[in-house]
Amino acid sequence: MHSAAIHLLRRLRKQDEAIGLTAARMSALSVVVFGGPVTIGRLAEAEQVSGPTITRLLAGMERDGLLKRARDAKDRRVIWITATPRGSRLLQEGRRRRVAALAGDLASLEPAELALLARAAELIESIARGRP
Amino acid sequence: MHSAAIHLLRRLRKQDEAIGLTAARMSALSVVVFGGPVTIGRLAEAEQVSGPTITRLLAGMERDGLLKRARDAKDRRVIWITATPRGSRLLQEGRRRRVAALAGDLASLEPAELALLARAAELIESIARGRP
DNA sequence: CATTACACTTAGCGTAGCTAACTAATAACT
DNA sequence: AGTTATTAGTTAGCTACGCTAAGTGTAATG
Repeated sequence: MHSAAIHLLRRLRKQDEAIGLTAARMSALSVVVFGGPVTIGRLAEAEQVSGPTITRLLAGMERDGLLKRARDAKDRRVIWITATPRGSRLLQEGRRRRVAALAGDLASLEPAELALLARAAELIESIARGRP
Repeated sequence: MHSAAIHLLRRLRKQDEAIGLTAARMSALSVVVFGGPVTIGRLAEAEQVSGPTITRLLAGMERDGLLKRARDAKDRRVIWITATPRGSRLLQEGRRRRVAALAGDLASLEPAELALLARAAELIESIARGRP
């Protein structure tokens, strides 16, 4: 499973880079886009990454206009992250490209196999989070 | 699936580092240990990585005594990589630690779910290789 | 022989992960 | 009120892993 995960990511990396989205950015961006506004700390948790790492990631993405910050009005220590339209669009574009890249491969799968993969992704996700 | 792969790797990274094996090293080492002696070029292919990347990886692992090189007698351009006893032992130890780390999580899965994950790993692996 | 092809290495760059140490704002305790 | 502790994020500095371009040495080929 571990080996499969590594090899899958190495393959997808090439597609991501074509539009300037690395794997780490793609993952973080999807949390912001689909999970609504998030604080930086929560995002680090969701991504299972240290504070400094998420800071650098966000800095680059903000510089590239993918998201923006907003201080919380009540607690001025916290910062809320939201995706810009450009960020949302780029994420969708990235997903589209992946699908296109894998389309030929996935087309050769049977519906039952696709369902199996979807179910496996959920299981893996829950394992990665420590199955609370 | 992509997101799940990233999160799984980030979680396992911590276990690997506890014994000084990164994900990339673990993956390459397993090819060498289970796939017998391999040439450097074949290893780069198996790992879907560029030449320089595999060279640097091997350099570090050789320095740490995990594997050794041997020039081919007939074609002196090629180098055969084999794992040292220490390398083999460390890989096994790494796998053991992973299992231990996930044991609690996996224990809560049903046999059918485990089978599903095993099947999914095969599918993902074949997709990552481009389903020839 | 000279050239071309092949296997691997070196050099140099960018991204992503970390810990330790810092700033700034809020909360908590005399 | 005034000090102290806690919390949110950032800065500094390190390691590892991915790449391309260019270099070295060996083998194959005209």
